[in-house]
Amino acid sequence: MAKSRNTEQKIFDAATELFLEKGVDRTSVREIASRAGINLALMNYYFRSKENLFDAIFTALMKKNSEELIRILNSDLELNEKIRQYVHVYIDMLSENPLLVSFVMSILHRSRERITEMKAINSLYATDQFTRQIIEEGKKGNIRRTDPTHFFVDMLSLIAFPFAIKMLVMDKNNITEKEFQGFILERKERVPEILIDNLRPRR
Amino acid sequence: MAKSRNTEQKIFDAATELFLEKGVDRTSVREIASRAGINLALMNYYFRSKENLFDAIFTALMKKNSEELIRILNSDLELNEKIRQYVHVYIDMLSENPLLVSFVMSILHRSRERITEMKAINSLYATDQFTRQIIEEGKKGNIRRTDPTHFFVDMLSLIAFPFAIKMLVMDKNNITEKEFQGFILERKERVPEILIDNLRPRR
DNA sequence: GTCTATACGGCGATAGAC
DNA sequence: GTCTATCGCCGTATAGAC
Repeated sequence: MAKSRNTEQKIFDAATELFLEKGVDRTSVREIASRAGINLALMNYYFRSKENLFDAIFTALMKKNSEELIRILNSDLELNEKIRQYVHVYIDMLSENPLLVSFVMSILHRSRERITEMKAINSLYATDQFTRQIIEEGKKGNIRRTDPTHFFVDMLSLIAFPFAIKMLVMDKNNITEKEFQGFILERKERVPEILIDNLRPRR
Repeated sequence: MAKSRNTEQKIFDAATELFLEKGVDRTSVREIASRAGINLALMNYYFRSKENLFDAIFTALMKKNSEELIRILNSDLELNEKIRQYVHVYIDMLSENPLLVSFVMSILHRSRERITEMKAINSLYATDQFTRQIIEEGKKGNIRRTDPTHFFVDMLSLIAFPFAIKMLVMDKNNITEKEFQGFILERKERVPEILIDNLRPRR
């Protein structure tokens, strides 16, 4: 029993590393077994298939990383402060897992039919309370009336997309990994500024 | 000779469709041959390998879609007008090829080491003239001084990322394909507004 | 140029022995 | 639980008929 948990975990960990590094499709189950130091057949004993293993990993990654973001979004923080915290925490999270974005996006492309079915991915987009807050603030005249869907998409775009084109940005601006980290750090201030600016009521 | 061009083109077209739909790794060469209505061996006669075929397709897609964008970026249009045109043309282009974004991003994830070597991808990020223009306008005081790299990344993010999360947006807001088209259409006005707003000089 | 036929090693998955 | 052995499919390659 102790040993089985251990084996399962070793497979899980090895697969997580490889999926994030090389993508799911370019990782073979033999490679996973090899890195985990176990036999190929054990792969299928613990997780029925590669696809199943992937689902388990994806669900765990989403759960682990989305809980704090959801908490912030559903909190009763004042709007501008909520935006600042959300952007900060999200960018910090992606900085620590820079491969997460392209991983998630490849998933979105992989299975275009059954996205709602993947409950894990719902956690990325739980905006009911946030939507209400934006509409209400608009009615009060505290902010410019704006479309909450657009606003949330703007926010996600400015946060996540730079990680997806990380290598392009590094190559084209001739900067190192460390300098890219600095670039991303600057965005923790810049992105909330853009978003809040855009909400400011007009003359 | 006439027939050969035709066969080569049929392979090319079938592969393009499948690569965009399902991704390169999940498309088998037998499937390409089948959709093209030709024999598997012809695949290898015209393009030496699947990777070779992919390179040809990717280069053609980039060339076809990036020329007008580069032309706009390097034109001597006034800055705000240049931003508006760039966003309009880019969003129109992606609307016509909604799978292009996730395709390109999967490529960026596929081969993280040697992106600069893929000349095709350079066309996505040719900003020398644009960068100079932003710096110069900043010096003149026409716009707030801003970092051109951040600004270009902001612009790309707001344009492209919504297409990458298209299915998520549709599912979560419970809208149809057609309504998503409308949502994207609204962004052709919204995105330039955000960007230009952010450039406006402060008090 | 186009096709049939066939072969190679690697893949995901599994049956069955221990 | 863990292993060996095997299956059918994959990308790639080639030999040879028309």
